[in-house]
Amino acid sequence: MHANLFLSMEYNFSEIEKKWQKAWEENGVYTVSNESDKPHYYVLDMFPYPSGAGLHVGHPLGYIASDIYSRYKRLKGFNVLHPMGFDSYGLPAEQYAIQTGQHPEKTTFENIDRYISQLKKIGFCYDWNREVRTCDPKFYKWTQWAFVQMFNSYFDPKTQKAQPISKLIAEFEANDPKWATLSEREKQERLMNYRIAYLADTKVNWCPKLGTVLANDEVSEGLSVRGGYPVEQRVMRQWCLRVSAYAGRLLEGLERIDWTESLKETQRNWIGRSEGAEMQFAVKGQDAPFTIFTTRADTVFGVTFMVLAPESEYVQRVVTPEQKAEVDAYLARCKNRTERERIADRKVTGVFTGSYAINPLTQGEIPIYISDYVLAGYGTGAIMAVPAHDSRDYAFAKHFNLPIIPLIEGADVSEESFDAKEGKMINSGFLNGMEVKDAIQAMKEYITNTGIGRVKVNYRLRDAIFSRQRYWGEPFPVYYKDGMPYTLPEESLPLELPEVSAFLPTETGEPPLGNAAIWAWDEKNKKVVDKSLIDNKTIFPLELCTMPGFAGSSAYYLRYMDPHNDQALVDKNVNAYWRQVDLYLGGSEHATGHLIYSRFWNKFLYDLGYICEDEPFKKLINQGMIQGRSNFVYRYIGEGATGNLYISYNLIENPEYKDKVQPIHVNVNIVNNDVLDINAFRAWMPEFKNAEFVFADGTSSELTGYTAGAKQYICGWAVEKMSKSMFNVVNPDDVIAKFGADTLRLYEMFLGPLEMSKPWDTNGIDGVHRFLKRLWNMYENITDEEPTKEELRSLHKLIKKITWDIENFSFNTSIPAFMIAQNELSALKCSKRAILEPIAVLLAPYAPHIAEEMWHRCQAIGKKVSSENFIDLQASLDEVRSFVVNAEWPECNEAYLVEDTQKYPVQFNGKVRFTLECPKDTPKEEVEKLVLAHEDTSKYLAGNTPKKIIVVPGRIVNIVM
RNA sequence: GCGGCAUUGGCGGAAUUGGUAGACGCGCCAGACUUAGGAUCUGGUUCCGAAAGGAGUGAAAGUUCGAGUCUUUUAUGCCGCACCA
Repeated sequence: MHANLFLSMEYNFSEIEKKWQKAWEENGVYTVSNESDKPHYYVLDMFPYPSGAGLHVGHPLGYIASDIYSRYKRLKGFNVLHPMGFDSYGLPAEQYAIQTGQHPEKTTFENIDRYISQLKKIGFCYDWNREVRTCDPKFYKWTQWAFVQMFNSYFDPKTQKAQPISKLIAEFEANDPKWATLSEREKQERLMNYRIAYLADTKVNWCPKLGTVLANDEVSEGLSVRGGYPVEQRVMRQWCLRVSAYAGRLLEGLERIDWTESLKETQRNWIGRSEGAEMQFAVKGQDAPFTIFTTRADTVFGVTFMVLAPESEYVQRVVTPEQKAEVDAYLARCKNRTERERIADRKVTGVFTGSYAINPLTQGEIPIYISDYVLAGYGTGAIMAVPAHDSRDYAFAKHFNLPIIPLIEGADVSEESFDAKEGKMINSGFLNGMEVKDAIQAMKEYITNTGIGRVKVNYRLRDAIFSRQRYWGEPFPVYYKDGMPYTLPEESLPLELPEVSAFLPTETGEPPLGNAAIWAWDEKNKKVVDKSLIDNKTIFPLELCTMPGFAGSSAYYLRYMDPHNDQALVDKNVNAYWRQVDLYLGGSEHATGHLIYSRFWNKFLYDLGYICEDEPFKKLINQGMIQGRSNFVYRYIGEGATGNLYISYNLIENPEYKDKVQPIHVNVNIVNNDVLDINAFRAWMPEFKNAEFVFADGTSSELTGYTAGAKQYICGWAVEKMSKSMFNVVNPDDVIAKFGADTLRLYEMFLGPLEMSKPWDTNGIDGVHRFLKRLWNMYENITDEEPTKEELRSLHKLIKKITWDIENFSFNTSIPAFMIAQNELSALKCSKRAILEPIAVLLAPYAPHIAEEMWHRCQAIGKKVSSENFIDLQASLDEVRSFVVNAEWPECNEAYLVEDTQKYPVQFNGKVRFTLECPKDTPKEEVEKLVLAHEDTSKYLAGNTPKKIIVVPGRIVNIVM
């Protein structure tokens, strides 16, 4: 007996899905070529970190949307690149390794395998030949390569471009006589100030007990979140990337990309451009002035004190011997606080340095203070304080009893500062009478002309710290000679992650790579050798830090274009074909991290001429989060409670139970339509084994001796994050087993608009599953009859709708459109190939498996294959060697949509009273006459004469009385 | 504090250029079939009202013949940023 496809009309989704997934794979249907006459289109999903928990039903949302779009583009005749890979370096695997001793690679690969099998079941059109993993040496070779390029480059402010560092060296040699006199080390130190990847001393949260650096959100109130150990601020030499150099271009580039306004705004805020002025303030009794940055140059006449950041290099210069002890005490206090704590604590603190600055305009002497409300990392780390017009300065002035001089007419500064940039200037010398806006401009000109300062643009964006004291990341291709870093030659890449005896920091506090025995660089033989051989002559120590998570994800989209190329990150011609990602889909949580870093990385590679586009992601869409929908049972905790009795949700407001129940999360997988599966609940956990219930009807299981049956226990519910601890995680594998991948795909889209966050509620899934079944039934006896006008109208309405929906990423509205078409056509008892075949193509992006099956049924009819022949699966495949995947998207013929008549809703004073049907293209005047002649019109006019009759052709009639 | 997004039946949501608010689905109600069912099919389902009719898209105001949609104010929720000079 052959595998019987077409005789049984039951919708056997698991057979259908398995069959076509296999057929697609065997025929390489999703393999994408870099050479094609077709127009190119690149659809990318943000690649996942393969966590140990596997995919839940929220993860594939964006993947399904991008898959629909990819399949649509393909049907429209594009060569579509749609790859998938794994962001596979990261902390969870390392943490797990520390706990269990298992190598992170092992667990990572296991997790990836699980992800792949889960993803494959959903039927995505990924070209798996192009899969990348960031932890694969073949991949991270190019991460390391990019780092070396950054090390060997500097940012030229004149051209606003990265340039080879050799150019800078040549410039030094030509123009700076001192250069030649410098030692090799001194030269290297000087170059370090320019390199795009550079070493710098940075402040980090150091936890001595854990022997590691912690991120800000891993620290709470001076203690590590994990373990609760003390955390101190420590200066460490770390690799940094000069992202800030690109601030201007990163900001400007936003104008040219099609991202949501909210995302662009987030990036603008993050980059934080502010236009202001740098000004010199002389210090009384000293030669050297110091420089401050201000956006309110117009307020110089109101400066009553100066403030330095505690870390400012000016501090030691201006502190007087009398004040030294007090200043040192204050600095010590600041040092032990994390940046976050300083921000969180809004108490005014500060200390007087003992010195005075001279106001360059009034020549008045003003005291210089130190306070941690001024940040070292922004501007120059020093400010002029104008308490009348800045709330932070105001608070400080009040606290230390410093004068407050109002500079704007009518501004009341007795209670708070006047921060708005509006009004007329007073107390401001030559600025008096000007509007603030003009005063800022006038002052900028003044300071430029007099040379006491200059106009300056400042950015908030900081350089990225690029070192991590971790094991599971890309090693830096760097070794140290005389304390200075040198990069490995390009041909020696990748520098592979070594084996270590332990994944923890060493006893001396070195990063985990300090545990590697074979971790030294033999410069002569260009290979990694045993650490014991280090002689600092030809064999040198290698860098012990690894790169952070964003390293591997910053250019992966380029690698997909040419994933097996071992000569280049991406071949120039290949890059010139695909150019950039046309559509990028992912979560908004990456708005400031990944999406800034990869734009930076891309611009850098663009500057060096390796790639042809300045921006990586042309269009970007954020999919919303899928939230969980939790269920609760209510344990009775009132008088006489046994801790064993659960009250049905509909009763908990009754006086006897009100405030006497405790909600407990219950596994959503043993709840159906909010009705608890009693037996499953009793079996779920030992503590519920003897659970008794008060059911929805008020009867109690104790009394009835109930075990399972018709009585219902109703659960409460709430929308919460989808997480294990809430017992509301739904696994796509389970959904697929029960309903099939096509139903899952459809339902995910049906839930709501792509960009919105929305709760997952498995309850509604029956609806779309039923729809697929009904549609499926229409493909039983397909005929070649001529379709009727009505059938064609249904079809073309659908074509128009689905096309519009996909072009506008409105996937949720497509499912109802399919349902409506199915309803209409099944009412017409339509079984015609001319209708059903295009519908299969329309459905293919959304539900590819069932669509493929439907399409082949139609094809078989068309080819007049005898029924004996196409009963056999393989025979039918051999016979019809094409797939719906490669079909052609149907065109909407507007002619079919034209109706003969026009229905006009007729409003009286804006309220619809009846509808009038008249022939299409009835002239306005005629419609008006028809309405007035209508039998009901006089009733609604109620004796009034119409003041005005509005007829919008093809739309509506409104009679104003 | 700043910025962004949202708010429509019992629930998810639809309404694409301002033109019949509540499509479609879930749930619920009634019926049919089947003697259990969480199967299938048919009809109903915004609210108030027996009906006629009235009210209605978080709230208030405005523009308009006409507002869920545009404008202003405001409330609530979610997300992001935050002593940025």
